[in-house]
Amino acid sequence: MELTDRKKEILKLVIEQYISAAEPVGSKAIAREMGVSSATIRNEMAELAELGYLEQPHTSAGRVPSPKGYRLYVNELMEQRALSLQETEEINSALQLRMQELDSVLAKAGQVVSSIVRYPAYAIVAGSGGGVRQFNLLPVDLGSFIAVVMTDDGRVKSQLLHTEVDVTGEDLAALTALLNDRFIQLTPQEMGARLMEAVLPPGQFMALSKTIGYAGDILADSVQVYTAGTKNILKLPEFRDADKAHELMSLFTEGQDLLPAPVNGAGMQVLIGPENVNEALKDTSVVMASYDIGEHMRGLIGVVGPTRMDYASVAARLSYFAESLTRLFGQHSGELPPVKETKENE
Amino acid sequence: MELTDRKKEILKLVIEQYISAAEPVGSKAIAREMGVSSATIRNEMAELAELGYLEQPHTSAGRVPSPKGYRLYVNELMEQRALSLQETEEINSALQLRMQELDSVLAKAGQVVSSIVRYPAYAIVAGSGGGVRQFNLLPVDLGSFIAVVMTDDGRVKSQLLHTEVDVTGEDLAALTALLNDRFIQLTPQEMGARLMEAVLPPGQFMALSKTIGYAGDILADSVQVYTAGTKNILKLPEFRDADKAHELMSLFTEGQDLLPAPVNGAGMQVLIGPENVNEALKDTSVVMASYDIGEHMRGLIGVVGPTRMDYASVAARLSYFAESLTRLFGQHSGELPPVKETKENE
DNA sequence: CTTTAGCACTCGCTTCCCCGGAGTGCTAAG
DNA sequence: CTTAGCACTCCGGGGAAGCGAGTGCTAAAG
Repeated sequence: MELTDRKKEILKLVIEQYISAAEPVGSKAIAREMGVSSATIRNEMAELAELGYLEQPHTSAGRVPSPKGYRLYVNELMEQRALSLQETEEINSALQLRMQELDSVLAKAGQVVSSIVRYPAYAIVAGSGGGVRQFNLLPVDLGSFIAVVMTDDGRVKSQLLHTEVDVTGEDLAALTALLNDRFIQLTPQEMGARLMEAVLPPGQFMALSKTIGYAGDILADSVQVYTAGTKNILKLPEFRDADKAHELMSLFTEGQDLLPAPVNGAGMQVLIGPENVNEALKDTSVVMASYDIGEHMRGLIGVVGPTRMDYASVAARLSYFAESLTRLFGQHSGELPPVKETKENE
Repeated sequence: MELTDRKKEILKLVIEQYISAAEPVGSKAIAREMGVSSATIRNEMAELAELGYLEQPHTSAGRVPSPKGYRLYVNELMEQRALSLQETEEINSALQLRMQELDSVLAKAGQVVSSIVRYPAYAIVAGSGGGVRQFNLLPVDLGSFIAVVMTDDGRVKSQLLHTEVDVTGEDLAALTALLNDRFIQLTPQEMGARLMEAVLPPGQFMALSKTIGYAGDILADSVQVYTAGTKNILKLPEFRDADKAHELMSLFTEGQDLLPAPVNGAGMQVLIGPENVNEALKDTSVVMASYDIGEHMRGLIGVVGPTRMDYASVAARLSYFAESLTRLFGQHSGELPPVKETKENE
């Protein structure tokens, strides 16, 4: 049972007005926009309310959109709101930063999105899992060395490790060869198992074991979450109550793994109020966009706001941003060698 | 002009009561604790107010400590409040984490402190400046390589870099030698200058230049700030006003370099309300402790709270924490070779 | 000279009430 | 189907009143 065009028009106006004013909207305001009398609008609104698209906080206040109403709006009614020149420039220049660590790009991405849309944002990268693609152990002095680990998903990490027993440069070279020969592309558990089988002099064994422990740590945090702009919620009337704000902030700082991720690879997704599984998000909405990082990883960037969030604007900005990121990572990571069979060192 | 012992006792009680209740304290409550009549206390409190140690929000409300009062309290009156067994354990176990990246230890430190004292906390490391101690370039494939940089202050960073021109393993080995010979312990500017002088085949030159750019970036962010627990302020009555909270949070997320650092190497320092230079901190207090990281760096950990913050408790926890950190870094970094003249690779 | 009891006074906070205004639903007429 | 009119509802703001915690002062007691 389709709504008439006029009902949709009214719904759209109500939502947009409510989004910008955060107060129940009355029939008069709509009537003014549409050139009919307020009574007409009242009748229409009463029907929309009966159908579940609008709600009234109490008899004789204006109407407020229901989640169902927002859903219709997001699916059919809203028009992508174009970005201002300034905004596209802001995004572009933010992405100009030298492709440093993947981490920092994503942390930055969260910040930029958040500062543009004025809602808290989060970014998630899910590595393709996988194992280590390449090891290198570098001598520093006899008691310590640098372990460099490159993973299948293209991350490079390094750390200074210490052994209680002396280890020479030759020891490390031998270990590097061993690692690249027998410890490549394994899960941490498998690496642990192979470690047990290894028979080596104590110094080498210790270095090997520390390196593998380190690699395990790296593989373990293949899912990382960056959040930004949480403080923005304090400017929203729906979070005037400090406790509400606190609850949502806790989700951002402590329950990051509870933040929603899109069900499948769908480009852009919107979760409205109660559509959220997470209890703490029941009366907030989330807009998410995903993008590719090279060929083996997928990133997600999401924005959390009140159900009254400006979907049109957020969606437009987010999708532009996600496209830019895909393009950015396409360029650089395209140069990465294919994952398989490309060990050429030692 | 010294205060009498009884006046000090009263001041102490007033402050402690105000700290825990956040409401002006009246003479009756104090009288109950001291076994004299409320009238006596009233007289004493009137004098304390006259001397500037107490203030009254308006005639006929209780008294509230003034910054001057807090100052006296911090300097003379408060007694270090012992940590509960549980708290020491919490701190110890938090520090048990494998000495991964220095960054993560400090980020963690901020979080732990913040969660213990229930105020926002921040951690700063100031590197000793210095330059790069050791370079390593590792082959990945012909178009890309890994640059590993270890700085004088003991940080190890690495990143995948791309060249548009092919670079072989031999090229990289040669460059590594060159770097460790001529680009060690320089400022980014000096490195740039030497790069200009270098005469090399294009592939090598490009790799060299990218590496140096990368090293420059690393040296540039030798001062890092980690913040944690900002949301804790939302639980405090003095930040019920969302705007106040927002302002302070902005300082934490955007104005991190404005956070106070101790004037000299003094172990523990307290800034009370207007003693803060920063406008946004004028009615908050800051407790800071510093600690050594190895022999070449110094770290700072600070807690921000309302002037009514629980100085005794925070100071005790912070100093315990700082001592633990010093001990922790002493152990590990003690094994680092002295900075000078210890290049032994190539 | 200090302490204490007593008392009048101040002042912020809460509660209650009243009222205006915005908005509604309904009815009846165009 | 639209519109004007009207009675009704209910939120929110603005006093007014009362309460209670606390003060300053005075005078008496130790």
